[in-house]
Amino acid sequence: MDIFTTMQDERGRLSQSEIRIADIVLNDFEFAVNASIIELAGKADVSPPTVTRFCRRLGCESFSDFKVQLARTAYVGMRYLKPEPKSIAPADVAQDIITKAQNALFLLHRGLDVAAIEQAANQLAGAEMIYAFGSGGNSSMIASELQNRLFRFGLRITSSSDHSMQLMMAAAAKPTDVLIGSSFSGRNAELVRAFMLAREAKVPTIALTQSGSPVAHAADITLPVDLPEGDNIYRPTSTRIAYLAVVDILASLVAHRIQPQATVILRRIKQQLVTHRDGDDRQLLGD
Amino acid sequence: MDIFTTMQDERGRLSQSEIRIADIVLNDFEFAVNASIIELAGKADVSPPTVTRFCRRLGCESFSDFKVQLARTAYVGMRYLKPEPKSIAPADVAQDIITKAQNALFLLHRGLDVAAIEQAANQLAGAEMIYAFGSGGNSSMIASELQNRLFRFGLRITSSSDHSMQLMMAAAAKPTDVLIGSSFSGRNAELVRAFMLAREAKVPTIALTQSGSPVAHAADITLPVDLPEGDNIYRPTSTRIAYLAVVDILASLVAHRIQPQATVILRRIKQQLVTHRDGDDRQLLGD
DNA sequence: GGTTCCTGCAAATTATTTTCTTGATAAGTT
DNA sequence: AACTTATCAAGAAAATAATTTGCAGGAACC
Repeated sequence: MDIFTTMQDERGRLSQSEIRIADIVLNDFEFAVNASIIELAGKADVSPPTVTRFCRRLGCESFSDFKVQLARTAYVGMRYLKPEPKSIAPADVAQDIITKAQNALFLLHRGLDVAAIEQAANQLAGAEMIYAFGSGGNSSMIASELQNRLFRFGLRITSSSDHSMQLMMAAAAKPTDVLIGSSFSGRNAELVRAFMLAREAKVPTIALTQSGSPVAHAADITLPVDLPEGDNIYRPTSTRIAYLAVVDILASLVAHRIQPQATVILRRIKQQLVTHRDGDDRQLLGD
Repeated sequence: MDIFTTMQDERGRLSQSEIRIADIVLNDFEFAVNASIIELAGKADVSPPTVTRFCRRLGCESFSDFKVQLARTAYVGMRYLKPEPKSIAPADVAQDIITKAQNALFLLHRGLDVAAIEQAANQLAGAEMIYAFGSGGNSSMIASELQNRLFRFGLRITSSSDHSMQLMMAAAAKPTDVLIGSSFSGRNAELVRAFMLAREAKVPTIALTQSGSPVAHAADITLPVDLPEGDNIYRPTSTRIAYLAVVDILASLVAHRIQPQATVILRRIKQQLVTHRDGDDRQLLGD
């Protein structure tokens, strides 16, 4: 687990002096990674030994080990603590977007429910037919993405972003099928309805959504993606990147579960694309 | 600039001993961040002062500064140097995917042509009509994504993944329009043809693709995305995440350029979604 | 042959950790 | 209620370890 989380988790069990140290590190990370133990101790109004003890308590070998741990987690996973005022210079915009995207991945990874995702992969790998649902720009893309990834392994899958179709498909599905749906907000009422229908018919359901949301409650397995989106209404992308990563993990696990079959089919698809293009077979599958 | 790049760039100008140090750091990063200067010097068969000088030459304050810089860049941007043999345990698969995705973003950022992207944003913001093209799973998603993002700002845009449609649209476009196309491989011959057509008609063209590729050559502005995909044919996702980030940057820049108009329209779209859902207006735009 | 640059040694400096001690707080005991 | 004892936090000082500086020898390159 990373040092920031540890610091926040342990905060309650720390002494006064140690809390002062923790706060300085949390608030002025740049200072903390560059400071010597004496400087840090000075700023926190404690003695150097107290800093050493603080580091030990957090599970580090020594003060320098602490700094390394700190620096290691800081490149990502840190900036969300302080939403800095950014300029609109293109380089800053780019930097900001990249950082936020990396953060989203970092947070996703931290909150990932590996057991649930494995269970979901097992179910998908064994499904007779898969229905992937999602609506509204973002989630519909995730649904197509699921189709795009899974059909390549020889699985039978269809995706739909159309509420009426989703309901009809959910009604038509059998207990040997699987229904997987995505909703960034977790409040897509129509998707909830489709899940309900599936549940009545004992069709297993998987949701990619915010945990605790209506959609999450309606599904058998939830793959939670809980990210603070911030309030920048221009940019849903970092969340989407996290969803894509989940799909990627899911697809990889499914692929491992149906290995031989998948490899053969992939090779066939690739062959098709290569001969169709210009023979450079190191190129990506599907442009 | 990050320390790894600096190390690789400077390698030619380093002395024998310094190269030995650099190689050890590059090959056994874990050792390097945890080692003391004496241990590192010992392993490289040099004296501690040489290590200090090495750090200074690389632009660091001191050895510990060097270690911090190292640890900082290491979380991402490092592992692509050693493609470690990964297990298929779900947690490892997840870890691997997340890391690769973060790396892709890191590399993208490093290779980003900010001037080109700004120029592209200016052109898109001023276009009378935008045509977004891309085919084959990955790029077609990028094309829809462009549409999904830009229409919200009140821009006129359509996307197509259909070669014949692309050609007809390119033929119908005017010099006041903009054609933007994506190709992961850079070898989508049909897209090249569409670009050619556009060029004849003096329609500005923008390409998201590998630099130096046929598609790149055919476009007026290239937004290069050059990533080593590795040879895992199962997973195109990390590249796609990089492309999405480019779209995100592009869309953000466009938004800033047409600010007032965009804000009004976004608010309207959001209002629509909120009343349609359940009144929690902190939810994302478009599920 | 001179110059430049690399390099290691030893000394000096600086940083970090250990040890020891004090003081505070809380629980138990008379 | 007052006193003892235990426990723990935290600093001072000492010890240790790590890092840097200054200097000088030596190699390589004009």
